[in-house]
Amino acid sequence: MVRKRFPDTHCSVARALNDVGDWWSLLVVKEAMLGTRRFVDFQQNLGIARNILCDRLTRLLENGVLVKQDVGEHGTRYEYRLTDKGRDLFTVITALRQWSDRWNGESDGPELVDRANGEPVRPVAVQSTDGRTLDVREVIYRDSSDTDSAAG
Amino acid sequence: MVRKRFPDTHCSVARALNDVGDWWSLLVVKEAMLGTRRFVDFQQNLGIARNILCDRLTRLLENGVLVKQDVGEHGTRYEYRLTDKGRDLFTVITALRQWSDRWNGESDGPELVDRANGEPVRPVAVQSTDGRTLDVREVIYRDSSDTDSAAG
DNA sequence: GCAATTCGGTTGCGTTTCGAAACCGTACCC
DNA sequence: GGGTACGGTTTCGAAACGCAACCGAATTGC
Repeated sequence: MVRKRFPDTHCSVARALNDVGDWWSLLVVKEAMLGTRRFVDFQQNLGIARNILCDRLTRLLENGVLVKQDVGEHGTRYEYRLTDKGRDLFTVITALRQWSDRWNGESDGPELVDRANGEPVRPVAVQSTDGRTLDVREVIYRDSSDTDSAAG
Repeated sequence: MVRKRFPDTHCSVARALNDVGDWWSLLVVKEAMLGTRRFVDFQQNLGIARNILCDRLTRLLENGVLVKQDVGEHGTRYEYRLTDKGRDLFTVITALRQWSDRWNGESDGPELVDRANGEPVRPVAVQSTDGRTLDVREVIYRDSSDTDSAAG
């Protein structure tokens, strides 16, 4: 049940979406960042169908975003935990969350604060080497190869 | 053909995915950031089916990510351009692109550089108020309401 | 004036994916 | 042995997807 999507594309964004581009995958990762590790907890907290959850977990394992650990406490127990690659999606998810809050109105969900001092985090932004925040019109997509200019 | 998905959810991430969460939407936005504005150009550059493109463009218009302008040069001509809301997805897309390049290997696609000086942009990151880069384990999802602790 | 072309779609139709609920197998508890 | 919790798998109807053909308006070529 593995999707073909774009098995080999020059576009980094499309390749990222191959890993986490469908509706549920990012939500599973987000849920994992909130501390959820058990199959039933993912299922209940997200309201996802069991078979779909099973498929997504399998694909996230295959893609190296999650790892599965047997914690055989009571009967069959597994934990799904984020890898470094999965934890690195924190930036993407936070950017998405902030974007939604800016343009679709604040949610009444939890607020993201710095554990060290309790202050909210900065808005995620693309920055230049000297720290300026860059708009899309202030950058250039410079071709590093001549083969495919639409690969962006 | 509008998806219901999660019409009203407390989760900001899920609400963001309602707007741009399916496979093609983010790629359409990415393509728009590369300068593409015409229906046929989106279709050819992305390799997307016409009806799917039509549906995605309509939904992106409805969600305020794109605007449609009649530029009646030759026959029926429209341009699809990013709104401020759409341009603000630059951060999300850049974070996704950098994540893919870090973990799935560099693509041979274009490189993102500062127009002002030609230098590559910084890695996108979640930062504290004093500029430290924050990992997911260095933050807390602090409930601002008591109604739904799983809304994250 | 008339055919061909371009653009922006829409329609049909077959395939893939999704989602809800029921079912399965193992391990624990008693 | 019965009951329960967990982690799936199966079944099946509904929705979404992708391809290709078609459509209507305006432009170009002659």
